[in-house]
Amino acid sequence: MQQELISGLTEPQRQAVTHMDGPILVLAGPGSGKTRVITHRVAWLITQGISPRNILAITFTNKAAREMRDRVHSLRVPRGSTICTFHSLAARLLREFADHAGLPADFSIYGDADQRTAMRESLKLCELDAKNFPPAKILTRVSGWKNKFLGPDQLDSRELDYFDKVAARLYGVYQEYLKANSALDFDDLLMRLALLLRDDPELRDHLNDRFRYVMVDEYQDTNHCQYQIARGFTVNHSNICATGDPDQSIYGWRGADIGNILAFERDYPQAVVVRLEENFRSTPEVLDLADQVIRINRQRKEKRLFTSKSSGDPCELREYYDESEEALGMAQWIAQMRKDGLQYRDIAVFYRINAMSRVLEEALRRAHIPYQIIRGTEFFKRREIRDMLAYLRLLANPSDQVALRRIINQPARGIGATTVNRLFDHSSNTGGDIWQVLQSLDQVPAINAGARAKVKKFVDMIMKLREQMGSSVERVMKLTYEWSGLAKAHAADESDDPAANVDELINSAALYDTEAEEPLLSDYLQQIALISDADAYNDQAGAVSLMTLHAAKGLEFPAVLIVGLEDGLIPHRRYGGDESDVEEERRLLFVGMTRAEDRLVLSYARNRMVHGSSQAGIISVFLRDLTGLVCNTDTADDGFDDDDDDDGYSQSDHDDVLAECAALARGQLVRHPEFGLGRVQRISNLSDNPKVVVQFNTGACKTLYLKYAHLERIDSTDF
DNA sequence: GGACTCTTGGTTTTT
DNA sequence: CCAAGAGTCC
Repeated sequence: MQQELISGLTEPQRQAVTHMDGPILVLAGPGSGKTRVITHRVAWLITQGISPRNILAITFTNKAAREMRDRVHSLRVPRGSTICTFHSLAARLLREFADHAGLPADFSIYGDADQRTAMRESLKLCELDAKNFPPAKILTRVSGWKNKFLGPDQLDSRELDYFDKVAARLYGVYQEYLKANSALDFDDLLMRLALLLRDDPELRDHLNDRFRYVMVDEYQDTNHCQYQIARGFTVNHSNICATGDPDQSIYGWRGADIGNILAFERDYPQAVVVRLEENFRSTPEVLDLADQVIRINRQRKEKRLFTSKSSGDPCELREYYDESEEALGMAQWIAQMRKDGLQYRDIAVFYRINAMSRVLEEALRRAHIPYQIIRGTEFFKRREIRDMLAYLRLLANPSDQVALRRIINQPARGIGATTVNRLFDHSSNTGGDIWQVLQSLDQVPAINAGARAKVKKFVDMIMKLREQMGSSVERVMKLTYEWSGLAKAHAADESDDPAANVDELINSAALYDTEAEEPLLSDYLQQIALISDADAYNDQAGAVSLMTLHAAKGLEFPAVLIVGLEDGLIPHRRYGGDESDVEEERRLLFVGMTRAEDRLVLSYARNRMVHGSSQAGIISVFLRDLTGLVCNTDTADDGFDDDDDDDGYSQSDHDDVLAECAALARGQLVRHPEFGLGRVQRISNLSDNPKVVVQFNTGACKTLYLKYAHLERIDSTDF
């Protein structure tokens, strides 16, 4: 068994797997088998007689955790080790030790949308305008403070500018609001656990004793809280194995500190450092190109990536006229990959921002190419799903006002804004819990008899549901759907079938019931709250995968296309323009490129729609002066329908076209045999099969291939 | 009190 | 161009 575990590993991998006590840093390049090292290490420790209960592996996403658990299980060692993310670990421990932390055990977890609602409410309480103080921006500040363990009253107002002073005030109100709701946001989860480890030595010792071997993956992306948590877990034994790659640190913007990994050896002077530099994933061509991109960076530990994989196709760069042609080009490229023998699941397309997925999606649909967009949280943003979850949250945590506000009149049951406000006003005036107010409506004089009856009915319904909470999550959910009236409301809605989505949610609950050791509504909700985009990736689906560069981390595909390599997109335009920010963008591209096993294609468009209007773009600075990149400035021209005119183009007399093109300038008056007089707006794609955009007098604006548009040039002297 | 239209404003990236 | 919030009409 032990032999099996280490046979087939390279020497450095074996070293990392079998190292027993003391700190160890695994500096792992992309595709170097890092995941394998961790899974084998977990299994190895178990074969060395360590109880699985004493092993903790912390991953970056739930998906990574799930995969890792599966792989460890497949190594046929006893189960029971803890493999999860920082956030779910924190949530679990804070529930388990709620009394230590001074928390109710049934707290809600507020994600994105809930945080914004809570901040919006806080703004109202302070009588501030959301326009001057955008909730999202305030929340970013708050997040930064929490990451530094700074509470609202620990901020020195003398050091804050006006905006931050207001933000600091809102921070306090926001925290009060969360507290009244028995809710924690993402940052609270980490901060509370970190503080607990710092301030509760007894509990810290207990946890050090429980988790005697700790592994932290993606250490380069830990923020200060996560760093402190990792330290707190290992103060007594220093059995920490951190793995990561400074070149793949891409979350600086949300507090990740690349310094944590760079300073590991200083924090743990006895640390053994293992370097995994052999790449088992990519061809030399891909690796070489990626290295050309990353080696410009200054804040890094130099690595020599190498591979023994044999030479493959050169990497390719494609230029397109605009984003729809780029999308068309993508579809054609995928078709070509299929002809070359790849499956759809072998192919991935990456982009910098989510907004770019729309055009791509459309092109794939038209070309009948199956695809999956990796946006795990999208499903949970749907109105009907959020409504359902709000009901469940209210069942689990009666103090959850955000949930209550959402569904007290959803579906409409005659409880309007006025009534709701009166109820909440009464609750804040008397300082009582909102749910207590609802249960003793007679105490609220401002509510009239009609409203009272309606609210009473609602409260009774919730109480009846609460009685059912002992049964499976699936059953609670089904009952909620019926009794709340949502099912009835959805049945009438034939437009976008919300009932089907709720069915899907119910299925997920059923799956949870069967998989969880001890199904619990609050635990189910916690899982949902901590779900991430990357979690949606299904490697079994026979579909092309579309995702952001960030979501691509940790994955690999035989063929990869990265689109939108334009200045302003990669690197993304942003205020400041700090040197380190640009380096992070470079790392992001590096991460994307190194996902590719055999084929890597990069593309950019010279025009792109932004806010509904077309803007000119130029190639990314990151791609200038690269060697070994084959440039191909073909636009999409055949294979699929390009909405108008695309027949009969012959490859000959190319030069004539070019000459003709040169004679045309922007603003040139032309005559078209069919459309009449018009003016040239744009000429594109000079190198091959040029196109012109002509604004005709009829009002129509057409994009025409110069080759067969038969435009007649008209000089003003003709008039 | 509730549903609908209109305007506004906003774009990285996410646990 | 799209989503969310706010005003407006019934």
